[in-house]
Amino acid sequence: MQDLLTAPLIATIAETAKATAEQVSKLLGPPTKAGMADLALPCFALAKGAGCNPAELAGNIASALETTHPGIQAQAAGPFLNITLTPAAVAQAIITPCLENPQRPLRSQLGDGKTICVDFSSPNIAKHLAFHHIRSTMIGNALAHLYDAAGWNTVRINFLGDWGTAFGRLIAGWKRENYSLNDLNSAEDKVTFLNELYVRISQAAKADETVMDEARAWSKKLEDGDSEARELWQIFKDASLTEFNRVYDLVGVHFDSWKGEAYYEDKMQPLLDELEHSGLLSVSDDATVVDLSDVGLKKPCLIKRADGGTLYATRDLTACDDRFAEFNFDRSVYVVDLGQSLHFKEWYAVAKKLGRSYADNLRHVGFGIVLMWDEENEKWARVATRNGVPMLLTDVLNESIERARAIIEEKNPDLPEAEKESVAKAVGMGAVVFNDLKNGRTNDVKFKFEDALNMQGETGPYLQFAHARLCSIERKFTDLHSDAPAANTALLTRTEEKDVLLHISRLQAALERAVDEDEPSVLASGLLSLASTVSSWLTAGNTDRSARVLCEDAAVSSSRLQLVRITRATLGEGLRLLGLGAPERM
RNA sequence: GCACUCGUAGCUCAGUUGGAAGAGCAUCGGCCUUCUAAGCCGACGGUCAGAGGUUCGAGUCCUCUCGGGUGUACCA
Repeated sequence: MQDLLTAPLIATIAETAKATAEQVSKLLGPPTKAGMADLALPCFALAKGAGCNPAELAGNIASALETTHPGIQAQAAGPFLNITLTPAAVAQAIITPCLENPQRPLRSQLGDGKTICVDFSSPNIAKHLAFHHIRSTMIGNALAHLYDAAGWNTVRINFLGDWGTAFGRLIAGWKRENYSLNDLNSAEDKVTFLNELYVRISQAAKADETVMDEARAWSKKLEDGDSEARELWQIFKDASLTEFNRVYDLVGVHFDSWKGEAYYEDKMQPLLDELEHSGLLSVSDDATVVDLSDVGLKKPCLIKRADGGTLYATRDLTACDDRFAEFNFDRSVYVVDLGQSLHFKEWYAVAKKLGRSYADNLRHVGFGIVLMWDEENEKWARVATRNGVPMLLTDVLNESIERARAIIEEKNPDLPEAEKESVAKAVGMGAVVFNDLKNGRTNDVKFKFEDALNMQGETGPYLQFAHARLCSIERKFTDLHSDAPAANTALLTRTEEKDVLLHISRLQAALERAVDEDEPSVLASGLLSLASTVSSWLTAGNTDRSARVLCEDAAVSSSRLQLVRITRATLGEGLRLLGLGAPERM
């Protein structure tokens, strides 16, 4: 969208610099130093082609621009060219397209016609969604929204961990303690019920070999398709999904496909046969592997255990074939922690060796772990567990919501009770979610309640607050000017107003880069910059009444209101893309 | 050992094919009979871990050193 501002200038610059329009448009962009200008052009590379030194070229372009484009300021600052546009020109270029489509600043067509699979969240059933699950869940959710906004056809996949030896134990425990469906259904939290059962039976199995034998026997029955075992497994799975969906509903996340590991359990044979015939398989220490030393990986990819059982990589390959057959994806991303980098490298390499056409379009979107401040040892450490139970995602979210509620009570006690509730939810969750998205995803998240729930500074609530202020102005406009004249972009003459529009114009590029790099933080930063200029703009009205949107001059006020609407829509949409709510009051 | 990853202000972090060192928090000082102060303005704070190299130009690319983190065969 920034091209709407640069396009009129490029021909003159290209001509003066004896360069192509493409070369110029790549270099012409926001200045690295904020506040210096609206657009900047480093002239080093262009100077070579033009046959003069960079400073000289910058000067030449500056004078050329000032003659061809009266009204704009172009100034050489050494080898840099700084361009300052008039507020009216910026307003005219940006506002019209935003009126046609309020979502325009956060839309792109780069993905049109393409399909993306996003594999994210993917918890293990019969266990809680722990706090650390927030990373895959919210990064994946944000990415799915971003791909949608960039035109992609998006498939959200929850690859449930719903298979494994744990279920043999669980069934053995269930039988041993003689439970019925009613016991499970009357439990306050079904996953807690199952989790505690699992802990008890695991302890019993340690002490008593016959318990272990029972667990093994049930594992075997489950694998062999025994109807009672399958029925119980289904009950456990349904119970887990009920609890998961409760949390997913709370955070506003949904999925298109829930095929988990169990779904692929009996579908791996064709792949195994293909691997067999391809001659890629070899036996190493009794395990069946694909050697990857020729692609720089010392460790082979393990396909089958010594006892013939299949492994993680085999299931991922099978699932990937299935997804390609079903969705014909152009890209498939796996939002999984960085600790599993090697695993993805390995099976991606096997896919490549098998000649899969999609092999180069698989991406491991890795992320760092969640660390908490360890007071005793005075260092950052992995999230501690209490008796084997990790810190729960809902516990953290609820605490955050409580804290948000207390702040609302203090700042805005007159809000209706029901609204306080919904605002507290949006703000409390926004604080935690944004804390997870604002930095590069490969960084570890360092979580301190005091920091994450400190709602000052670069936070979700900061964005939400800017949005709420804009909403508030919209609400009050008709009280002041019930019969206002039409908006006129020429009346948006303040620098603050221009800055807001400049930041809006830069968001599309942020969206595109966020998608290209699978990096929601790029958009998060862009939104923070926008919210910052918005806050400066609105706060300037505190001391200077003529700077307010709701000022005396009805025509000016009306024009500013139009900018408020556009900005509010953009901020709201940006928040939605990241997975945050955008309350109209707070 | 090998692989990956990181090292930028006291803390947490940005820094887009190499092109002008930034933000928030914390500290200190200002701004409310408020278009919502969850805000704004300002000050303070840097040998970009270190050393070489490539380049007109390096926080960014290459090599090495130091220091952290993670992974490394039948769990997922």
